[in-house]
Amino acid sequence: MSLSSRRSDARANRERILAVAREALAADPEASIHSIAKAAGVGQGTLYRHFPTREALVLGVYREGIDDLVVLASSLLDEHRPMRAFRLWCRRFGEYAREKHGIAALIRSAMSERHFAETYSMMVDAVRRMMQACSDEGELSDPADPEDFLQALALFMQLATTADGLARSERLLDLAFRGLGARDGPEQTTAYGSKAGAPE
Amino acid sequence: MSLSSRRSDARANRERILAVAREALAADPEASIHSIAKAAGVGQGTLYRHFPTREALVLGVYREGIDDLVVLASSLLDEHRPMRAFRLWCRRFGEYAREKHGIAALIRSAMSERHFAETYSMMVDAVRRMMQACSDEGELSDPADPEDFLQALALFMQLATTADGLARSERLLDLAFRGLGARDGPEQTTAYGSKAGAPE
DNA sequence: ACCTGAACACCGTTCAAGT
DNA sequence: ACCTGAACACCGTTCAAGT
Repeated sequence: MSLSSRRSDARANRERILAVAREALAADPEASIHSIAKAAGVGQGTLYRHFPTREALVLGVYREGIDDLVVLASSLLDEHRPMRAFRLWCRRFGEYAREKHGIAALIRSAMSERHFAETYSMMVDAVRRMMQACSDEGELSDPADPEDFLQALALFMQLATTADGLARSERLLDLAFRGLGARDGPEQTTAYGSKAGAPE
Repeated sequence: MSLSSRRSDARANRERILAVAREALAADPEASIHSIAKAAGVGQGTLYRHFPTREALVLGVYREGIDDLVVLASSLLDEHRPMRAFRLWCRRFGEYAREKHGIAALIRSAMSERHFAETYSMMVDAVRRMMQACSDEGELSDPADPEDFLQALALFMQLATTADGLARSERLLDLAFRGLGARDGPEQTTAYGSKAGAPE
């Protein structure tokens, strides 16, 4: 029993570290490992046992939200015309990136990270599905590589730390959509009962 | 005379620091201040006397090249059709960014830096002039804010550290140009004798 | 006036020592 | 097996002391 209680302690430590890190990184994306370990009430060694590198910790913190985004892509595609779904998803992604400051840089670096490869490829697939749906519906005449577009999104979001930057990132997103040859679906179609105004 | 020789020594120090930093930062964009000071044969304090912060040093190193880019915009506009000039300039900017790794991040942060404000606004103006010329010639149907576009350029160039990233940054640049509604000028016009193939 | 370089307050990461 | 926290090798920056 001592073994399993040890292990459950370790498990609890891991969860506590994640919870503390989630909060600390939201408050300050450059919060130090020392401060996170201290706030979690563990030694730095313990933190490193669970997350062998700073990036691994950040990954652990953001993975959940990113998985949510992948799921969101599907449900938006079910509920809206493809282009509207795609745009809403990008907006949601932007909001998430603004909360969790580090995510944009993370997605950039995560491209090559082993441990994040699966989650990353699921994101790329989500973008691919949305883009494909838009193409199929003739709402997008000039599709690009989904991974390219995801990377562009992540880059734009690096700007969204200030109010000005946020506005700029949205304008650049519009520019990118124009680059894709996006034609917003026939909003006058009342079939979906969308008022086209208030999103969410 | 001791005063002026002091000052000329200081001046020489400054130049030497810049020269060494230029090389060191090209080799490793994260080269430390300590190592640069040592390589320049001065104490850290001396380096800090001339460049009160790391960013100031990086700024000093890159300013010359950036000024060159501003001048280049004008000469390209003289020699080529506007859209061709614009595209060539972006390519040249990309090459410069690949040599001097730090420049993309710099342009992002320099937006708000007092000491860089003048150089930065000259860059924005260069982009504005090229965009305007394209518009005037009907080669660009959907112009964007020049500063937005410059920031997008700087972001894309953050990708260009690897061969794959470079290719991606070029695809994203194409995407952005499509977003601007870029129509490449009538290349069949032989008036300029361009073979449209090999650039440079 | 200008320079030096030890020193400071950090950082991410490691590892001997404990339980 | 898991944890602790001092210690290491850095970093950018400062500042008393020299000339």
